[in-house]
Amino acid sequence: MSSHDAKKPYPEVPPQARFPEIEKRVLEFWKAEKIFAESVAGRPESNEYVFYDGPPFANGLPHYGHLLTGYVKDIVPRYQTLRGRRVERRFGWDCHGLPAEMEAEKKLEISGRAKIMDYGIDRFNDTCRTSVQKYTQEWENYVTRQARWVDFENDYKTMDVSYMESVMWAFKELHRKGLIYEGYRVMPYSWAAETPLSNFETRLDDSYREKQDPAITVRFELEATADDPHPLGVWVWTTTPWTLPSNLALAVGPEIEYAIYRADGQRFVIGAAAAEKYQKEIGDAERVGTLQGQALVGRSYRPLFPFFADNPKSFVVLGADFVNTEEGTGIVHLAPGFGEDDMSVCNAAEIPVVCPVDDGGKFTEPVSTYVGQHVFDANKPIIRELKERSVLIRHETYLHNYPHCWRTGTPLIYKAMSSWFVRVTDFRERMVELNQQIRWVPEHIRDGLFGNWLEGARDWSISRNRFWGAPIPVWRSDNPEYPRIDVYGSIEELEADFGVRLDNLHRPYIDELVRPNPDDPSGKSQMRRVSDVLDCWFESGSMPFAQVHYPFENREWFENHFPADFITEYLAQTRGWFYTLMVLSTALFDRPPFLNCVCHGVVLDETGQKLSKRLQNYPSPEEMFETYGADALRWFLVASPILRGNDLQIDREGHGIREVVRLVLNPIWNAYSFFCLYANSENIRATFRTDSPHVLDRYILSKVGDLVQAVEDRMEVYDLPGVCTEITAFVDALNNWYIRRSRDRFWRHDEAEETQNAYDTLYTALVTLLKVSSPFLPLIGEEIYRGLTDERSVHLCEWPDAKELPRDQDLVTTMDRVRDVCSTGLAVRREHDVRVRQPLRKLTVAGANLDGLKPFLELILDEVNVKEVELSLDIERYAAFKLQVNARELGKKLGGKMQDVIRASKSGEWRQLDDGTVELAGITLEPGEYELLVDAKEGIACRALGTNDAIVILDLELDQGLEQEGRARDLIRVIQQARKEADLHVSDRIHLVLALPAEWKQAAEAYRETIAEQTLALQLELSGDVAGNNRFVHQAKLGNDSVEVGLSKAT
RNA sequence: GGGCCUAUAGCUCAGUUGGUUAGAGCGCGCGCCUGAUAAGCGCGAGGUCGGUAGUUCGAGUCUACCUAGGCCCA
Repeated sequence: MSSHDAKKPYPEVPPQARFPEIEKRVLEFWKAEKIFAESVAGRPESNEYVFYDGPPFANGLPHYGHLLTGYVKDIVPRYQTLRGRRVERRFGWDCHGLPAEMEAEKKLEISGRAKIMDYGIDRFNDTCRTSVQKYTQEWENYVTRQARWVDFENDYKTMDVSYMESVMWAFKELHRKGLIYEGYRVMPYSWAAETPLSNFETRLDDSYREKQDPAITVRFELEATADDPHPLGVWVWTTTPWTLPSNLALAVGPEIEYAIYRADGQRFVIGAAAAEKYQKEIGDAERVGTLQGQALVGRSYRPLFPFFADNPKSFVVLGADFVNTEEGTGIVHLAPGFGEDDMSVCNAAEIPVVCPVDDGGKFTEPVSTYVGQHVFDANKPIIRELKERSVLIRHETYLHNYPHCWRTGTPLIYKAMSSWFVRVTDFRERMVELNQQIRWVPEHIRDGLFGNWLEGARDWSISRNRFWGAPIPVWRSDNPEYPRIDVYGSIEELEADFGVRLDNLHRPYIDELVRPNPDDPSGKSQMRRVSDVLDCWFESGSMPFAQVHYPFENREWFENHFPADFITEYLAQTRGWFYTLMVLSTALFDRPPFLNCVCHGVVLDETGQKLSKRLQNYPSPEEMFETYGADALRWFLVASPILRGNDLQIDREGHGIREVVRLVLNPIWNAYSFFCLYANSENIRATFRTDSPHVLDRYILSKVGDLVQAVEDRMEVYDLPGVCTEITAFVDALNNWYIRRSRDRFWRHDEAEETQNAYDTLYTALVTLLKVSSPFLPLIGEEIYRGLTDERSVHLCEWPDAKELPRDQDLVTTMDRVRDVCSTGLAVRREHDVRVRQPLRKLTVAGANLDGLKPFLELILDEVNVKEVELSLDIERYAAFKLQVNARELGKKLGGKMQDVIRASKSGEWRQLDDGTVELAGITLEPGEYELLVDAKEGIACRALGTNDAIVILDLELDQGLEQEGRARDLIRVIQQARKEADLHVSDRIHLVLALPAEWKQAAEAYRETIAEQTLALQLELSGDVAGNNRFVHQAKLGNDSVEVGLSKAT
């Protein structure tokens, strides 16, 4: 861009900016000049900061959650870039898995595994590939518009062959380490998606939802024994009636007490503690005995359904520790095909598992009565059948939290399946150890949410019985008589055995690799790939190495870019990406995968509900971009508690975002526009300088230094909201103190050097503010920075050095004191109902440590509207002293006497000695161990400073001159109001006629010139017809008096 | 039932290693404009920090229990 020559003016900056328009211009500039690429390339490769971008599912559009994550993912790298580090930002796309398959099923209008096979896996997968590419452009648009710098050109996709080969390598590596096994396990199963889910997929988002289920109590009949020759029923409670046809055993708690009841010659058993709940059903049955659960263990019973009557070792009562009487009857039915506990107990009893439910959740043979019915639909007829057979004791409904499929929203079932597992339990202690090396924000995640999760980690089911994913690279003999398993870790290994070099590792192509089983002398059996694909979370967890095709390429790169310095996602990824990164990183490399992790919360609507397209309970991001801009949205999100792990509520109209414009963007813009307006009108160019001797300049430069340091400190611990707090505090000091109090310095023509100092300092403060805040306001910051300087981009800058700024802590303290004096003076005015327009004769500050105020008396005078400011040591005239002991110091020394000291200091029972010590409660306090505070006396117009070591006294007595001046100012204000109401331009000249009571008229006469000058009146008449000559008439009350203003525009 | 988080002004949130009188923004009340900014500025009112018990000379801060809400799990 063009550079300013010495006389070139600053931009003409409108006082009101249209931020969205500015933003679009800046975005175009970045694009045209490739600023992002330059910001990366300009930093040395030897000083890298490693950032991993978590791959989003590439389907569906970004929402506020993504935008927030994106802002954080942008701010930290921008900051590190300013600090001189090279931060590469490759964008990643998570392409595989159920989301894409569901989309494809919807598009092709087919559903279920069988239909997909019929349609053809190759065509189906092609559709998946297309569907994940559908949204990439829109993602890119959003990400670009939010001013997030990302390398899209050099992105990675989990479906790339190189990525998939690295995943294959990881699988083989785990297998080599003995960390992979195939098992038959009961797993959460989505019958709608026709696939098992991993234990953490059931824990994402709102997968636990309320579900109403039947809860029934049924009666089983125990077989008679020699010891107990009479029929004995047991009452069993279940919320899954559909599992009863597959019942193979019952379980009791061996230590639990059970009660026996008798009625009509029949006996039944129920947990003693559960009897109360069943009073109605027990009726007037008589309790005839008690027994321990142990006594029931080993007894046989009659199967409720006939389907598996011949199953070996089945239909016996087993003992199990997990049984309790809190819910149900204390007797549990076991269907090992459909419950994890059920299976482990039945396994121990060597009962073979049965699982008569197909992939779609429908009954199969031999459950002939219900074949083809979905298990949930079968609940009702099963209950009906049980009722007809009179074994149903009770039928009720039960509302509980039940896991649902995170993709299809349908309730899951638990079902026994064969699956491949990562033996996470083998190395979870190591994960817990490595986790200690990670800085989590908020801190408690480390040993709380994430740490606890690691400690309870279970083996990870990584196979999915699906189509669109990285295939499990395991080939198995199709004849169990000649068992053999081959695991492959690269395309080359496949080529070596199968003689084919694949350039697409997806199904069905990889399934076509078949070869004779080398271990089969008959040569008939074949090695075939197991049909499953990998859980897509395995792939996202592989991102650190798979994105660069490690270990096939980039070995050195990977060594230098692992672990990451920083990642961020929302809180729930402790069960998702953060976790799978940790698992694979520990198992493969024995290192933590990242060193700093920010967990942010969830964006909710104003009532705390989740954002929902259907409810339209949130403002659309595009609309926010258009109305307030991306920087306002960025600040709104990032300054909020959401980055401390809490939730953030966003209102439908986006008021919070508008507030950011008001409170953050406008003030910064106004400072900029002030600077440009007057620098141009004075024909001044400013330079970066930190050596102005003026006290206000040194004050603000010191504040700038504090700001730089504070932002560094906050960023060091990834406290982004804290940075926002620092910046707003600084902007307030800059605008509402420094500029306001320095105003006349900017147009003093008599002292060129002094004026230049003021401009240079303001320039230096602004430029530094912009550098420091540029990660948080990248677009607006860029516009202003480029307007002020000759440089191309604020994002190519070096971070300012706090040490180069004059850091005068005393001055900052003194200035705070000056502000305190002014505030207190204004507060005294208010207390006594004296308007600021009324000049007062004198303001006195009485107290200690006042010398520092001397250079600021003019300033105080102006700010509080007094004629004179006096500093006085004579405090006792206006205030009493009270003693404040330095508790922090003395507490350690005095211990138990401390309270006596405090009591004495409060009641005033102390005295100061000439040597500077204070005596009270039998103790002597050295100087430094106490402070003397002032307590303003009653009946005087005074008030103590916030620091309590001085008081401000106002002389409220008015003489005629002061009163008249006050009245004159009141009149000016009324006239200005009239001008405004008459809709005059600020530069319009007027003719004025005033109709005033006597006292006001005197004041007006005395200050006639001032009034005329201030209100641009060419003529001022103090008597006459106010309304004459078509004058605009304005009436006002001043105290109890009425005044009338008549004005007309002078031509 | 267990784990984690949260509870501070009407609302949204800060609050450093325990220290006497707990802060900010919004909202509210009052006041201030014509040499940047009314989409602005100043001043003020308003909380005893969810409850109880404890540790301590001293607790918003530490401990235990309880209550309410959120998240996660059983």
